[in-house]
Amino acid sequence: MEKKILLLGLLLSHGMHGYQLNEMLQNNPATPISLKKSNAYKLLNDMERGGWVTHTQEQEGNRPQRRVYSVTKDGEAAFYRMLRENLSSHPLPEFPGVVGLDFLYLLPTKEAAALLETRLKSIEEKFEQLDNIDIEIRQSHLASEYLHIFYANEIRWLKEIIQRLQSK
Amino acid sequence: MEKKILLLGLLLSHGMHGYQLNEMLQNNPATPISLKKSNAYKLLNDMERGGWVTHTQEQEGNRPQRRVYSVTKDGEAAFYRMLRENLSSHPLPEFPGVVGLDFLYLLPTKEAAALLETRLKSIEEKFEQLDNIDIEIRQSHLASEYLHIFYANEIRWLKEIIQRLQSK
DNA sequence: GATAATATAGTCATTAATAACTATTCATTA
DNA sequence: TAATGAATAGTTATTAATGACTATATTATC
Repeated sequence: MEKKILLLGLLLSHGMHGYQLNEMLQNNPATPISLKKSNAYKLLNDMERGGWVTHTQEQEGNRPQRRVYSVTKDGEAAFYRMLRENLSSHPLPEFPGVVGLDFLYLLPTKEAAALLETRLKSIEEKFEQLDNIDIEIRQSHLASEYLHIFYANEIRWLKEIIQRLQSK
Repeated sequence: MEKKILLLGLLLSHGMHGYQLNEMLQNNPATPISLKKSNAYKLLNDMERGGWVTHTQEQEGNRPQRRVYSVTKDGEAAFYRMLRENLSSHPLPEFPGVVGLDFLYLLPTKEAAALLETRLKSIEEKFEQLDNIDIEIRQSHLASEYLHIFYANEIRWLKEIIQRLQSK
């Protein structure tokens, strides 16, 4: 459901064609869920069959035709229904990175610390990206504010775990 | 990959049959990723074909036969390989609940605040579950420590957002 | 001793999601 | 001007994941 909310929400702010949608989804470091191009096309198709979106063909210069999608009245109603449900409930987050933590104790302490140091570096890079987003944008954009705080916490916590390991 | 790490990790600590595995996965509030029974069986099958696990048939009383799975040498090696990769990299978390936050501004402020109040209640319940886990277990069990802190932060943040909305 | 609930063990049909692939156009640069 | 890489637009084959379903056995309860 969240993927549909995301697509409809983007389309409501401005009609868009596939490539633009995909750019938004892949290049925006503040996107809170993963949604790949092929799946986006499939969902758009499903929603078109369901009457939530339509498209018109457009052509720019000699480029291949593109479909510019937009949201119908029904789609807008569905969007608001799903938005309310999303906000009032508590969709479970997924933490694939936490799975390994549970088995950390199976490795030599030193090695575990070294592995987490490497992880820390990746997370710090991710944080940089979020930190570079203009603060004005971040504050008017709850997802990016959320993730900014999340990764700051993540870094703090990881450092503590590494310390704990090293002081053994 | 994380799902296989999880299954192998559980099986390494004690050989298990499907039902037990499923119980662990569904009833443990500190499980960091979702993994449903039917998928667990499929993954066990795949891993068996790949030589990572085997099973023996067992029977208790008159109950239907059960397969008790255990990890082979190859499976153990694969587990450690994947564990190292998981720990040293940074698998992206997914936040389906954050999608809606980005479109909060489309709703009347009051309604938005009310919806988030409802969400807050669910999160507080989830936190209670984690908080009730024995502290000794939590401290020797990084996933549950991680989630405990995560939800505490989550509650703090949500309350702040709600306040922000109400003071408008 | 009938009934309901729950523990047990798994399969199967369907849906969701992605990676890999196919094409064309445009901009750059060697 | 030929070659290269990036922008553009989408389809297809495959894999991953789940929900719904089928059965039986045991325990509780009325």
